[in-house]
Amino acid sequence: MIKAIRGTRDILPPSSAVWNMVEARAREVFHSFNCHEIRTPIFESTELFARGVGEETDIVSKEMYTWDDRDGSSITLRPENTASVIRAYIEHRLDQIPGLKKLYYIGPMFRRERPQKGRYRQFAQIGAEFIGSDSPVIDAEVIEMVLEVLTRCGVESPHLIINSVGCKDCRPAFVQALKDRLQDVKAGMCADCQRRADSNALRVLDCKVPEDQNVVDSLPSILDHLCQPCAAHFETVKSLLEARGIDYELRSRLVRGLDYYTRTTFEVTHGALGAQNSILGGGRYDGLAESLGSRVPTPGIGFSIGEDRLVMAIEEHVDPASLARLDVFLVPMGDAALRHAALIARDLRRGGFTVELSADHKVKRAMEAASKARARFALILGDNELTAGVYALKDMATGEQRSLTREQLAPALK
RNA sequence: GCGCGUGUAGCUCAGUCGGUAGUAGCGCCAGAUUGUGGUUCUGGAUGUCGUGGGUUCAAAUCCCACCACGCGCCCCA
Repeated sequence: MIKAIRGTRDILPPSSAVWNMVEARAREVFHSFNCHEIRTPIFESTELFARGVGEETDIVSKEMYTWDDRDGSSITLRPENTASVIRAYIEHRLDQIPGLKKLYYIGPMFRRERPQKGRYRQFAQIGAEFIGSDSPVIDAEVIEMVLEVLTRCGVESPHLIINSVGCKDCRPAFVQALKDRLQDVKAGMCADCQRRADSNALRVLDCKVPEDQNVVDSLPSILDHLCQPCAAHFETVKSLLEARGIDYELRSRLVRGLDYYTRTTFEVTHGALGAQNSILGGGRYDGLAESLGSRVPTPGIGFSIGEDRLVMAIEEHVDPASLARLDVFLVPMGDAALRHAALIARDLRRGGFTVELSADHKVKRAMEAASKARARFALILGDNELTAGVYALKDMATGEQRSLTREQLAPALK
């Protein structure tokens, strides 16, 4: 048997209804913020991600699907979408259009990681980028927008975590201070931390080994090393969130894996998702456009929701089958009734109802099918009904049945 | 990439000490019922025991490798 390749999967009904619901709600929220869709290619020049995401990140160094095209150029399936959006922004000179550019996207991304629950090699992200302003007001707007998506999708108790990782002026000094301190204390830490102390010092802050927590707590905090503009920016972001009544956890140890983040970073976690409890991540990336060739300063901030994980969280408490509604199942008896039923079906479908037409002339079979399909009503068309000009509408939940004329049908189905 | 675990019917699973694969539950099909589903009763179908190799008179069972999935690590959405 040919099977879907490792790390990929089919989204089947009824689960696909949850995906459609999530995407529909997200689009509603985005449009209400005057944020509009951008669709970029799912493969790009490898160089775009190498420069945008960062050569030293795990994503670029070992998790990309990359191959040489026939002309020798290196192509990569996108592992994330922010770099592509910024590339499109620069390529199409969107900086020449007045105002803040607010763009959202929904689509598949690809990373060659070990598959696990909530982690696939093809996964979907719903994200947005607000480009062209470094105002902290925008940070608060973006955070509010993404939380609104979660709320509108019915996600219970999302947990917002925020931090500031500084900028190119103040972060290097902090990293150096952190490394210096780690040289003194790393001997007492776990093996992973000893390795990270040299390779990726910021990651030590993320260590989850219980025995290391005392040491981790004693390490310097990025928040004490922010330059004055970064500190002021972060203070404003926090106060704007508070003014909006948005609860957050300040976690100075929240560091993100992508090189381009500056200043505000954030994450939302949700219980019951296993090790992959992060449902979305985002942050500001004020230097990214310049590193991709923009000649004008182009600050931006964005986020990306892991759609697979969001769907998983929703399915914890929503039965996917409940999202699909079948209003009426037509049960014609005989050829004449079948031909007539097709016209009734057309009427009702045009009226906005979901209608199923039985292909089986045996009433018992058709009624069984209606029941298994979880139809709200069955509409029986037989000789008696056709000659009298009425139809027998049966409520499948109560078993109650009554005779209705064609005009009375649609109102009865409401 | 690393560690641990799991893999038997469409699904959930049982399978003793290695001795012909289960009256198992749910689901599916048919009938009881020629114009009425759900409940009930009766009957029926469905297996490369994940794949390949090894040990053995004999392997779902023991051993090895591989594959897939799960949990965790790394990292991340």
